[in-house]
Amino acid sequence: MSEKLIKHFRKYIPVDAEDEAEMISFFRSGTFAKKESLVVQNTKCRYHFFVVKGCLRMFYIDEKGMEQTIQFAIENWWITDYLAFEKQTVTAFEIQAVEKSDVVQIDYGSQEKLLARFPQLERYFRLIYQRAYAATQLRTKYLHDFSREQMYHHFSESFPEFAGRVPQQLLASYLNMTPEYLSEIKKKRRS
Amino acid sequence: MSEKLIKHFRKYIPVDAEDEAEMISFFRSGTFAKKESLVVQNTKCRYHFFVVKGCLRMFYIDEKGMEQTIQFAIENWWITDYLAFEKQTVTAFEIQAVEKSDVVQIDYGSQEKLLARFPQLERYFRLIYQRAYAATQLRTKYLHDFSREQMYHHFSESFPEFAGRVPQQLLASYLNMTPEYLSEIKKKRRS
DNA sequence: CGTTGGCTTGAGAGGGCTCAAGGCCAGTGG
DNA sequence: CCACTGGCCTTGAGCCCTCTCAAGCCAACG
Repeated sequence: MSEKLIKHFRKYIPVDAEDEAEMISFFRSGTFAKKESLVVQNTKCRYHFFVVKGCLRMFYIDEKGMEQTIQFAIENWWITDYLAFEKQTVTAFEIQAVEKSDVVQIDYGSQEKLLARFPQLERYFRLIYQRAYAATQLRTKYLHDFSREQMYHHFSESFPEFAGRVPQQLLASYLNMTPEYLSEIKKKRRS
Repeated sequence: MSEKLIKHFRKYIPVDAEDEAEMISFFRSGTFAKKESLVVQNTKCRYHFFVVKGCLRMFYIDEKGMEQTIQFAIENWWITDYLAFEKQTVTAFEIQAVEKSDVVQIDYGSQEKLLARFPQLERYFRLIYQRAYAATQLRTKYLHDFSREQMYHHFSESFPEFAGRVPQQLLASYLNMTPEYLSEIKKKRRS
């Protein structure tokens, strides 16, 4: 499944065919079952994950014991706790598969070596992070502009297949509202 | 003032002394007065800004005519509307000086040329964006965890000098609350 | 020394939460 | 293939956090 990753590299930078195998050797592929954890809260954050197929989510458990989802990652997205990954410290988050997911992962040391060996990948990651950061700027604007109700409608209209794919509970948590309230919102529109 | 920028580069990557002058030639330095706009809403987003001294803010005007601040940038931070900058399109945001500020700026084309000429800067920006993105992940967690009131206390305890430096109105907008409510929160703690 | 912008106060309203219960599947074991 | 069970979604009542609107106040600035 690493070929999907190389394909993704090529959307942003040129990659020599002869380098492919060596690049891939830095990564490990794996499949995770629904609800399986890739990173456990309060443990060292070793890996950076690229989703080939499926869907991951990042969440934490708050003081009331509730899971708070702060991010999803679907096909062609990278995910990790970047603060903990960069510093190689304990993470405040848990990363779990929402559905059966194919993933390519790399540990911190290997990523550093990969970037030293193939400096053109610095550009790839620079562009990936730039895009991710740009997305959060827009999201921040929405958080100011929209009520929770508008957030839900905006989200489900922007990503209709995705809204149907994840359990409502997780979506509610991602949108920072209770499942009860989400239910109420959906009901309103129905009538 | 560009030497401050080079100094910042050196926190992340090595820079040959002989390259300094050429690097600097890609940038333009400028000083902006309090409330002066660096980028105007609904115009093309040409520049990427590095704050040498002072403080900038990014905001937009909502349908009620209110300014909604979504980001501040102080010394050693980069700022722009990354979505609009990358695509060189019209921006939904305005960037303005909160106080008299010294800024180094670069337009999109020059930045591309700079990165082509000095590919090691890809690493610099990769690290900058990674750090910025990591910060937004943490911020997202706080948005789930904290009430507006807790957000204010957390912010003013984390950045005490900054909280005193910007007008309360802007801080309230950044924390996504009304100035009236911020006032009430502060009063509560006083008593 | 008058105006203006920013901070404060207070009353009333509403968005969104909590808690508790009820209903609807989907998966599991017999 | 059917009954059972557990998870998830829905409903409703009551409440609190935060907003809106409308004054009043204070300090800065011309």
